[in-house]
Amino acid sequence: MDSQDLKNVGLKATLPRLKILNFLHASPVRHMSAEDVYKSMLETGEDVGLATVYRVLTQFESAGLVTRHHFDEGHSVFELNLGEHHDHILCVKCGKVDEFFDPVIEDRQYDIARNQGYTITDHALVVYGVCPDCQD
Amino acid sequence: MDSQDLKNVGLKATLPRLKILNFLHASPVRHMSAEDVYKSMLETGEDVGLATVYRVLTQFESAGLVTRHHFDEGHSVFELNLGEHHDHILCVKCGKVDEFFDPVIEDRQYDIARNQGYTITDHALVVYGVCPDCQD
DNA sequence: GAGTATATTGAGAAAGATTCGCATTAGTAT
DNA sequence: ATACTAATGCGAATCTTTCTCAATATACTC
Repeated sequence: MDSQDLKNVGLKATLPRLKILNFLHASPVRHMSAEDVYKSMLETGEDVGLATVYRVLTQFESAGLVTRHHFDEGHSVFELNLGEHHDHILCVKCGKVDEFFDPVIEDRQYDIARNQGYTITDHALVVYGVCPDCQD
Repeated sequence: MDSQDLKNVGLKATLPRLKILNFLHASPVRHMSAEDVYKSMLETGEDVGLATVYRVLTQFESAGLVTRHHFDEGHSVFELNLGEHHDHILCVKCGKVDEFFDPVIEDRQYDIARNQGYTITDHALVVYGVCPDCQD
């Protein structure tokens, strides 16, 4: 939210980067595509270029400020890194995204990776289902 | 591998569909993009159109013959449904894809979905890491 | 606080992935 | 064999994302 946050992760504190970071913090929707961010910012009166949004989100990802997800859609969605790691459960009807964290699953993943000789670097778990509001 | 397989899932047994299904069965690589399938088939002397490959793979997915995955790449990869469900662990260096199945993780997922009031329909778990061959 | 070197921006072009439209061709049920 | 309908293949169109490059803004030095 302040330019020091950007400098702390090695990014120059430019106006577009500050605007985008602020926008992500202010947004009630936590998972957004680059296009979503771009359009919403224009609607809010913020003037940014689409290419810049893509670039900055990728930089934020490298810097660890956001996480990029590949849900079962044709595009990336980004999420601001606030607290700790979590996985996602999303509704196939309304598209709502909920979050969860399960230490048992986390541990098993490490065990499985180790057993197969892998050094784990990351993982993505998405559960698809019908949310309470969309049942029948 | 035979035209009855296609009819069984409600698809007309056309030559392109048979060729693609045969190709998938014969391929040593189990995870391929539409482009991969298209190019490999051309190299093998099979004559198909790219649009047809996309269409047929999508139909195969609907019919349950293949599964579509969204790994951390910009495109879909398809996998022939042979045996039972499994998850994936893939090497971030060489791109190799291994498979695993863990009943504990499966069960936990169902519990979590239920606890949040979701009716689970599917899930995707991908573990990323460095495979044994790519360790330093 | 101005001057300068350099990184960043924005607009449009370009690339990559996927789908669409439509005339031609091929399955399938008579 | 015939005719009806669905499927193919090509290129055009669409969508997402990246690239190019001239104009501009940031940060560093004095």
